[in-house]
Amino acid sequence: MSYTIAQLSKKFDVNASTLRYYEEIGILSNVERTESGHRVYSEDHVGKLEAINCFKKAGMSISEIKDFFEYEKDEATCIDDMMSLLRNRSRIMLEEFYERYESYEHILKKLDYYGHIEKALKSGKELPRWDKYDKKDYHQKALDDILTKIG
Amino acid sequence: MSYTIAQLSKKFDVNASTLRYYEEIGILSNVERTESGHRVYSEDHVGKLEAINCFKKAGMSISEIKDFFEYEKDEATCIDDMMSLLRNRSRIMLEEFYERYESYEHILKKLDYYGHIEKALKSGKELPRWDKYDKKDYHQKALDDILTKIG
DNA sequence: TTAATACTTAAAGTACACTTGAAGTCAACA
DNA sequence: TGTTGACTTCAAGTGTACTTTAAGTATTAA
Repeated sequence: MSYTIAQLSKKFDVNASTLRYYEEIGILSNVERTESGHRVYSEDHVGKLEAINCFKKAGMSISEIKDFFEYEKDEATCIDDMMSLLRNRSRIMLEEFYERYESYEHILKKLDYYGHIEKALKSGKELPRWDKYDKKDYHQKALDDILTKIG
Repeated sequence: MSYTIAQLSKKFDVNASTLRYYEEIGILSNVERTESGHRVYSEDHVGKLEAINCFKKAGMSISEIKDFFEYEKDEATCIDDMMSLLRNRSRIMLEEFYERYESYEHILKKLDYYGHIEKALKSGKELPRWDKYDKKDYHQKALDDILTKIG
């Protein structure tokens, strides 16, 4: 199956100019042309764009994604670079999971607190104090939320 | 306790100009001055910076962080906006946890695959095929890694 | 055939979150 | 008292990842 730039941009919900940009910077290469010069994409490009999306969600910059694809072209000589790129990325991802998890706990705490503020405002009762919520445990709730989503 | 701009920038490992920038855009306000015009920060500013760091890790933009602090100034009239900001943020965070988790699975798969490529290259054995790894389950390994880090 | 729509390149523009530079004032110490 | 380093403002510059514009060519439906 082959695709026009409009079809591929629709499939991946990106601007056509983004696909041209990816080609220009070298992360989406070997794009065929019709006689009149219009781009023709293949299933290989679909696979490449899926990988690009995955890497972007993994927090990789365009230049890191480019490096990965460069290493891939010559596995034999670049295997060490490839492994260190991947190990480094998985380490960073786990660190960020932890940081985001901690932030999520804080957001849950704020949601709990302002939920009670909301109720108190409506009922005219005394507003709860922020430090009262310091003693509560949002760790388990956060974990449950994430496991419900992931597990 | 009070802080000079150098002390606070060291404490939070940010550029002093970042603290001036935060003040300029209104997310780090009410900064006192010495007679000669030098900034003097208080414990309140330490708390505010901790919140800013938390919100940034939660994926909030500067303008969303600014909105939060604005709502906080007048809880009674902004409670609905506050609640919807927090609910929206927790929803986005859970979605992103899931997306990043999926990307992490892919990174693990690539690490596994290229680890075997590395071995095969050293031993001169036949290179394993990528699609062989499609059948493997990286879900449990990814979950274990994350739970070891978070749980 | 004509009009609308889709494509092309090259260059300039945008948004975000800072960061740097220039020019000057202030503080601390030998 | 001089000089070194920290601070000030205001403006301009940076890096990342696109996005838009302009001017022109190609394709498609009526």
